[in-house]
Amino acid sequence: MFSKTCKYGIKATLFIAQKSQFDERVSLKEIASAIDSPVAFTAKILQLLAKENIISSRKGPKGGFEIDKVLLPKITIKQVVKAIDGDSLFNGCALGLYECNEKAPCPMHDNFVSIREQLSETLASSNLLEVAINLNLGLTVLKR
Amino acid sequence: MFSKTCKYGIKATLFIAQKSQFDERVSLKEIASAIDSPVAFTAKILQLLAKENIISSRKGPKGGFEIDKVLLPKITIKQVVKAIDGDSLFNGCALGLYECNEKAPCPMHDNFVSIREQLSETLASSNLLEVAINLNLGLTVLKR
DNA sequence: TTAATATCGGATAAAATTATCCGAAATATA
DNA sequence: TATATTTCGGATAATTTTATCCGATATTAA
Ligand code: SF4
Ligand code: SF4
Repeated sequence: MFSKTCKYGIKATLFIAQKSQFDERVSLKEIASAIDSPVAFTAKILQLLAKENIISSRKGPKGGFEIDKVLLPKITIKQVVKAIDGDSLFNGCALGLYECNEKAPCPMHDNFVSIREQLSETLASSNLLEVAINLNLGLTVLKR
Repeated sequence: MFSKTCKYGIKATLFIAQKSQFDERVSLKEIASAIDSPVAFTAKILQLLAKENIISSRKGPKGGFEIDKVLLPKITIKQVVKAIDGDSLFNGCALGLYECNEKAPCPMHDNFVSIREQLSETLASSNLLEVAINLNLGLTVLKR
């Protein structure tokens, strides 16, 4: 469903969100350790997310990553997914066919449309604050 | 959603199904040409599908691939997907988290469960005959 | 101003996926 | 039986994805 890169991205974002609730900035090392991901690869992902203005970064001592507390309830999981995996998950024929006849779609078409709408809606209506709060209950879920 | 390999596999299977309706056996070349896929790579996929008893193959002149006409309404798209991509699409946390707390799931959990059930159900209730018949209306869909 | 810290950004490398090549094996038919 | 045809199966190659390395840049604090 989502690429490995995207899953790291989601987990990292959720971890940062958790800390940002309490105005704590976290370093690359802390993040990678918390979500059990390769440090340097995680750095690339965080860089991308920072460029997309989903997280903000700061160099130097006491630096690290954070998310503006005010934005926590405004940033959705869908934004993270789109930033990393693009929106190919939501476009085109799920079966990989071409130029399907809209007037005589295959028996699965309507179901696929509905499934993707649900997925899109689920991701779009889940903000970082809401998800992070619920994950507080069991922090270990981010780690293997 | 599905790997490239899996999409080739689905398209190839549907093309064979279309021909098998009329007891026509098709060759590797015909298939690859019809679905616009790399010949040798398609051969590997067909080999796998044959091993999984989804299609049957025959060597030599007049050889090729076919599907027992009687089985056309019994073979589902889900069987094809599982043969090629396995069932990772249906298992584990969609976000890639670990050991989620079943009693206090994240806000997306129930939605993900529902989405995957729908997907699974859609694929499992679509048989080759039904889909192939509908695709007869616009054969070009298999090709770019 | 200097030194220490932490992300940035470009170059590589490893691993997984996708794609190609070619001889072997099986089959039809002449 | 001999030959042409077609899939099988193993080795190899190209591409994409995932992962690592390291010097440059920015920031903090002494
Ligand atoms: S009708 Fe079926 S094959 Fe065509 S785009 Fe929709 S899902 Fe794909
Ligand atoms: S609760 Fe959320 S995070 Fe946990 S398994 Fe379900 S979807 Fe994944």
